[in-house]
Amino acid sequence: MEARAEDHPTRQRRKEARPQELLDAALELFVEKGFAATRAEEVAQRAGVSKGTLYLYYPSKEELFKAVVRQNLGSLIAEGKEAVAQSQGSSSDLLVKLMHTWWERVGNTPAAGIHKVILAEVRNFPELAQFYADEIIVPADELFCSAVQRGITRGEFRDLPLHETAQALMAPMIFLALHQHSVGACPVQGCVALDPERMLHTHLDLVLRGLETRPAHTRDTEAKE
Amino acid sequence: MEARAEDHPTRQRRKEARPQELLDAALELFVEKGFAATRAEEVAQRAGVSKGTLYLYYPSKEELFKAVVRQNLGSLIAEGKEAVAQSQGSSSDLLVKLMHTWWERVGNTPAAGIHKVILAEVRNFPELAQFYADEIIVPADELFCSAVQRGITRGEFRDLPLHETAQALMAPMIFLALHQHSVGACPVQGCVALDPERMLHTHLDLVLRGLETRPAHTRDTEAKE
Amino acid sequence: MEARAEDHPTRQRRKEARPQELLDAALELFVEKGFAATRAEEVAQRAGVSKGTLYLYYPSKEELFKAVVRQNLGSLIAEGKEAVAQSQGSSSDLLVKLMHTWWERVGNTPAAGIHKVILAEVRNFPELAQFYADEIIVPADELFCSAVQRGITRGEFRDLPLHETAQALMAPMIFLALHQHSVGACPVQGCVALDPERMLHTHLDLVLRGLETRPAHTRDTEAKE
Amino acid sequence: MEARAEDHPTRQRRKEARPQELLDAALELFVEKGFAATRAEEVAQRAGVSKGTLYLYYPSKEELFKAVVRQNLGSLIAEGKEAVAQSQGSSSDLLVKLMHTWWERVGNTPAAGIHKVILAEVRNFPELAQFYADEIIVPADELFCSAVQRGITRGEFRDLPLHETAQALMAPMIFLALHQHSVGACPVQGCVALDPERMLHTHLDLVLRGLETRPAHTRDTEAKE
DNA sequence: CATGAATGAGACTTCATTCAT
DNA sequence: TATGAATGAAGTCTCATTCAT
Repeated sequence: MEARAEDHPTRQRRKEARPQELLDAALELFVEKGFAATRAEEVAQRAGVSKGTLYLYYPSKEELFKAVVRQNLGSLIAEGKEAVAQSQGSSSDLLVKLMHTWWERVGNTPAAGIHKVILAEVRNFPELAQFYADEIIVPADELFCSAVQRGITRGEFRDLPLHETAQALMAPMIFLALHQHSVGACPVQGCVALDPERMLHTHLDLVLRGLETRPAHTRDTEAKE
Repeated sequence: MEARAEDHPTRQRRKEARPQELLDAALELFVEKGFAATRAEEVAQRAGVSKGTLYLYYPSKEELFKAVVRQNLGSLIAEGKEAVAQSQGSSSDLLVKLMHTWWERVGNTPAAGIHKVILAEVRNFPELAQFYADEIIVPADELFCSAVQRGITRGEFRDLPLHETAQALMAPMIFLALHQHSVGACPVQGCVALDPERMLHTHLDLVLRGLETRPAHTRDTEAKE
Repeated sequence: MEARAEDHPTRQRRKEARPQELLDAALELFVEKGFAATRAEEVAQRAGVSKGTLYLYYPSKEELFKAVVRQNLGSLIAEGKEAVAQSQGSSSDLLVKLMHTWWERVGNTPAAGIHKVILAEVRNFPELAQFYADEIIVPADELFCSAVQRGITRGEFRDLPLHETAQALMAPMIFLALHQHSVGACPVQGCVALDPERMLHTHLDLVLRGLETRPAHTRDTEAKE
Repeated sequence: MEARAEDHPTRQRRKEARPQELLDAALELFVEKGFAATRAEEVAQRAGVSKGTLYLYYPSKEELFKAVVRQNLGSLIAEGKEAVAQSQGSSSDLLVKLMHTWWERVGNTPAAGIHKVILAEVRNFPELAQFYADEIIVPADELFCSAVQRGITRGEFRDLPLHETAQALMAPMIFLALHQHSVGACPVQGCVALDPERMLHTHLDLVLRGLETRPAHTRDTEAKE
């Protein structure tokens, strides 16, 4: 009835958008309630279609779930690798940049919730485990390991075990992202609300100082913000 | 007329053991499959009783879940506070001790899995959110904040924001626990298996060095191992 | 765009008919077995649908029961009030008319059985008690009281207490209805079968003569039959 | 610990009383909640014994129910017949006496509730139908028919059909008794509370005047109270 | 006899999925 | 394609009944 892209009638345009609308609705609901507690009809409603239509695009709730996971976890890492390859400055600055980017692009968006759902459901969907390992864990590990390795190679960082250091770097961020879609989304009394920016800043402050070979310099991890 | 655990007749002895048997079975299954996907009858079976018996001890699946949470997470913090109060050595050693203790007593036991379940289900159980905040998040935060504060007060640690530092200290451990009951429990190919002990060691190495005012000394966080 | 009962496609026509079909089936079964002993699936079967379909129309067995009550007992009284308002003849004739009408419209139909069910179950359904009082007891009382009052005012009836007289008038009819859906529906040997018409006739004969100020005249309460 | 009959210890004495205590408890509960909604354990509790004990005395809830019915409905009529046989006064006085007696002995006691339960459940317990007919309906009918017949024979009453007249006489009383264990036991707003004594009085006033051949004399049906 | 822990059939209800329209 | 009425498998929970103590 209004804006129509390339003279398609509204319904036509929406038809093409359906799969994405369904995936978006499903993501929201799976994150909010979990897989089992999300009803297929609710997903359809939120996407503005009927129950039957959902099954026109996805043969089962399970497949819908997998599609949501695949869509939201695919290729978020590639860009990061590019950043490592092109980086010119200090390795600390590189890590700061990587982590801020991840936070802006994933941690601080609704998509972060997908990590919560995966965490909760992988064991019920064995196929997803391999997918998650291949698409997320391994690339993310490689990315951070390469950045740490760069620092070590250039003599900026101490010679620490790579994988464990990478984990130690990422864990607080991922944990924060999980938390925000879990207890952080509940109205609880008297609980210290986490401030993501401050946490990220403190974490980097702590951990980079721990990494660096040259003791303490004044850092400003939030210079650009 | 009271405690005679040994000479009780069978029926009676079982009755006293039932709640624990049920809680154990429920913990296993909730961690493995999540709350919603765990069937009450399955819990009963694993505990070696019938469906009806479960309901003799817990009035609903939800109450069973809460009981599991309370049993596994209630009051593991108290001891930590004691440790802080009685500590005599350096604050770094205190943190090392706290974190190793947590790992031994929680992280490395089946109870760690309950954190995964809570993370996943808390939004469907508003009461649990408050319980979790009151019983776990706040006390744990207080515990670690007090240890960090001790270090700052004694001039051992830099003057960093308390809550954020506490988060940064705990997050990798909890993340590790979550991981081990999630993807870590699935048979995936080509994925770096995390070695908890090494991770913990590296994390402490990094973060304590980041915390301390006196730059880098050789630490041995794993003295006892 | 609206009422086209004839040319609707099958699905749609059924959908409109379902509630009534379910209510009819439910009435039969509730009257036959009582509320608690009637299984939801049985109702569905008798209505020719599956268990799930019942719950598409009524959210619980209890709500189905209430719907049955409301459908069968709601607003059968209004017409009676009209009859009182418009009556021109003697008050005795008015009472005769009221009672015959009730018998034809309620007592002699399956709906009469609902009184049995209410009688039996009302203490388990506190909300129903109020509904039954508001919708049935009070209006029926008012109706009969107004008819008796008319007779007294016009000097046709003795000056008897209104409510008690109304009760005395209605009780045998309702009792008869209860009986017919209870023992009266069982195959018993040697039990006097009640003939509703004769009972009604005799009851009116007795009670009207008792009511009237002018002693005994020959009455014909069954003129039309 | 106190009054002991014939030097039996308390437990012994109670043992003998058990069946009666169970029947009493069962009667109360069946009347209050109906057969299906009454739990066996509740009956046992109210009788002060354990669930298992109930089954020592009655092999099933169904048999318990039948026993309750049989116990409470057996031979309440015999005395009435005696009264008819020995009566010397007017037949109206006889009817007044019969009905007051029934009201005092049955209608106004908890036992009246059994009629409600029977009414509700006979169709689910076919064996009870015959029992009820034999023990209650037929004897009661005979009793009242004989009293009415006496009046007709002695020229006191009009020559009305016996069975129907008997029904018309009893119905309001039984209805009242049923009502008091049903809606009458619920806390409803704005509903005319029935006063049994006034109702009984009015009913008799109406119906005896309707019965009698000699028109209206001043009656005092409550002389003795 | 008495107990009450245990059982498991069975009832209510939900919801993923199908399919006639 | 899109719909939403219909289905029925499956899950939670209850409670009559049993039986070891």
